[in-house]
Amino acid sequence: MDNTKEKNDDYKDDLLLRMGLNDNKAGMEGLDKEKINKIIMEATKGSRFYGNELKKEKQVNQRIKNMMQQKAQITSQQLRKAQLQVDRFAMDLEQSRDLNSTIVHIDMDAFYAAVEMRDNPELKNKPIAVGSMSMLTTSNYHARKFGVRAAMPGFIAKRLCPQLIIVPPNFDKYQAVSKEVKEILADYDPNFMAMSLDEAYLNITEHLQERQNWPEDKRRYFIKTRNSIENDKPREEVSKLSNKIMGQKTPLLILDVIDPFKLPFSFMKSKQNKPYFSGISILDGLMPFFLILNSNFSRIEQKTTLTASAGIAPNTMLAKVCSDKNKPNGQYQIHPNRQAVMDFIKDLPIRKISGIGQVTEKMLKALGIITCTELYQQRALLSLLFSETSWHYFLHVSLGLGSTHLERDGERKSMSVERTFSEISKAEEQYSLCQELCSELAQDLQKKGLKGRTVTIKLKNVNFEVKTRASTVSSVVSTAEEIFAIAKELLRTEVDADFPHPLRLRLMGVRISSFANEEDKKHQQRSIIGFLQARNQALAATECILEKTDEDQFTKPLKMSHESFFDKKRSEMKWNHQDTFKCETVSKPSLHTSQPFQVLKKKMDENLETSKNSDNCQIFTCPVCFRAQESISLEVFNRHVDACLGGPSVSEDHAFSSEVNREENAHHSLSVFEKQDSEAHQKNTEVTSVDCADLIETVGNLSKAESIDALSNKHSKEECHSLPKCFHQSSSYTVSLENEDGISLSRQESSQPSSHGMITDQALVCPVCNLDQKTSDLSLFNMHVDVCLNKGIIQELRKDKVNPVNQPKQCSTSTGRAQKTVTRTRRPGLITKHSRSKKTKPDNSRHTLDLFFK
DNA sequence: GCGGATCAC
DNA sequence: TATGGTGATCCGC
Repeated sequence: MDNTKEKNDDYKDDLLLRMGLNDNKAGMEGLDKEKINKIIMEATKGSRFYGNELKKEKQVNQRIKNMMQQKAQITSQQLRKAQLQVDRFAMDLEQSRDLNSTIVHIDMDAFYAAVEMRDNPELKNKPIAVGSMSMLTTSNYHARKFGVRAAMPGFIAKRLCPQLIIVPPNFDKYQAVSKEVKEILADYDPNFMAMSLDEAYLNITEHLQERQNWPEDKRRYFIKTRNSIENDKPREEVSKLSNKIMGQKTPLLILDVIDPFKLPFSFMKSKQNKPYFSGISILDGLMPFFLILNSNFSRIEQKTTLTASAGIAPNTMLAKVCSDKNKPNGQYQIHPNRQAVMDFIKDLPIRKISGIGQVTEKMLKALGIITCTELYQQRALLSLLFSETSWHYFLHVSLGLGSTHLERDGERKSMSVERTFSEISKAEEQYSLCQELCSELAQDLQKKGLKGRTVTIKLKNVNFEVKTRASTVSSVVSTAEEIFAIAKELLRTEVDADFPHPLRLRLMGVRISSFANEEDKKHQQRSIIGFLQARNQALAATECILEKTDEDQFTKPLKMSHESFFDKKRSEMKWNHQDTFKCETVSKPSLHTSQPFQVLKKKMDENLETSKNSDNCQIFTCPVCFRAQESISLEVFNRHVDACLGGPSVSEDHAFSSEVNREENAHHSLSVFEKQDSEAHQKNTEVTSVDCADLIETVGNLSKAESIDALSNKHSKEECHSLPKCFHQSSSYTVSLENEDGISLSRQESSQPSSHGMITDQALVCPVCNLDQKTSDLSLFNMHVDVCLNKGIIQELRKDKVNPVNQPKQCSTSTGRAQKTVTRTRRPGLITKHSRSKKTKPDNSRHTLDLFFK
């Protein structure tokens, strides 16, 4: 026992020494792993959080159990077949291996904590963490000896290390420092990819090539330190120093930047067997990497007095792993040859790879897979147990393959705000909180000029069980009021579902997604009168964009087989995007009926039934001419609307014949449109006529509610290209129905982006939930109806399931390993887009086994 | 399109 | 006393 302890201490000391943290008596401090775990368990056991963690663990175990059952059913024949298939694929991958890029992953060491220590000397040599008693985002290396880690609650950290100093975060400051670092990185790769405030990928392939032609002078990068300024002999200083360090006459050009105060420290570390500041690499002919990387460090350190670690490898996946290898203030390089890559990968634990997290690790471990070698050995089995996306990814990893170029920022797909708080169970408070979140979100959206169609709320109860509820509306929203109108209903559904028990919440979030793409935005801004000219511009712009697009992107799919999995994923993403683009701007649109309107139609039909039964005369307002239509049935009213739609102009104040049938309407409208079109825009006649015919024909086959929806959708989605001009002249329409019960169905849609603010004096009572909406804003009211209708569907659907309220609920909390930054995330080494090949390729037997993921 | 789950930072 | 916030993706429905 004592022996073991001694050994541990030895090991620990060695570790601390290598970490460069063995200052004074620090090495005697800290805790061993066992003790750390014990303290953590004591602090966490019995908590609601822990309860939920256990529950999640059970679920994962069940998944593993299912997987093992699947595995047991696999025959050796199946396995052989899979082996052949996988090996064919692996061979292709091998042939397309690209070792020509040099990717660097830079990772600042304990960034936030380092910044705080730099700015407050009192914190130096003390265990500190950045965060709060509830949650820490970073700890310094001193604190890590006690087991204090990012993503750990501060109060537990305090138990591990009572003398721990917790500093509240100062993101503005970190941002500023990060900016300084990024300025340096840009010198080496102007297109570097920042992953967060403290992490970035650089592709220095080009830089290295250019650099070879640089004169020695340019490769040196002298910074005047206090010392060198006093002496005014920087070169001499540097020369002396470097000679001292290397113990030999080393050419000065190895040092791009020299900070006399930093180098000795670095050198000492290299003596600890860290291949980091190795003069050896120069002799090995690895000078370029050495040069670049050390200059980066030095420059970063010089400018910010903070240290970074780096990984250098032929692809992002490997570079990322490398940067962690000699942390802190160290670097590691994988030489660009296959053997070096495979040697590195060989014993690498899969958990080290970005994209393989706690759960995947556990599942793979159940299959006896811990290292990358084992991952490769089990490739056939994995192809039978996991989805195509997954096993492709695993295969890439096990071959040491990754992305060889850095993807530029894609478009944002969602934006959200969420907040944790001490329990809130009063519904009123929950609503007002929701409203606040919506306001915040709206502000963020406004800053970025974004509008979206899907609003999602996220709720976490006091037992840490999470659920999300989403609703997609037919047109984009962005204001606080609009978002809240939707979020409120989603929340209401959940509140009602648990009634009379209150929702006991500890977190609430609001997210918006399904953003309008660039084309949508352009068209939203377009005036109705000028829509045809604008269309020409859009087409021209399309051509322009397509021309401007990097030729590479278009040749890529042709040489796809030579790309890595990651590159392929990216290409697919680009091409998917282009497909969409083409589809929405060039090809003929397909007509979909949005959910709200489907239900609206249903409601209308129900009302129709009622009216038929009661045999009462109804008053309908035509959505096109806005005139009240007294009819005995909706059918008559339908004919009116159809006629109206086919008429020359909405604004024209004349009645339409209800006798006109739909076909005639189609022709009528077409001819009118053609006429107007040819008068105003002769060049466009051909195209628009075709589109128009298509539209009218489709509309003719629908009932009126659908017709309106079709038009509405077409209006917004297809940017009005194909609409008869008469329709465009109306900026809004209203559908309203009333029956003898006083149920009114009223709906107004606007083609203008800012329908918000449209005021009515009527009391707006939602036809679905029957509640007075207490708003005179039609736009908000519409939103409410949309959501209410959606809610109806959801509730309808839920009836079929086992009552989820009384069931143990599904849950999930994000307990990510590291929590350093609060920024955009991207994973260069991971799947970036849902696999399209899955859909295009015919299903094969293997896919049936993907079920296990359930 | 929705909801749960996983992952990264 | 006390276990985060933002964004992305995948999978099964």
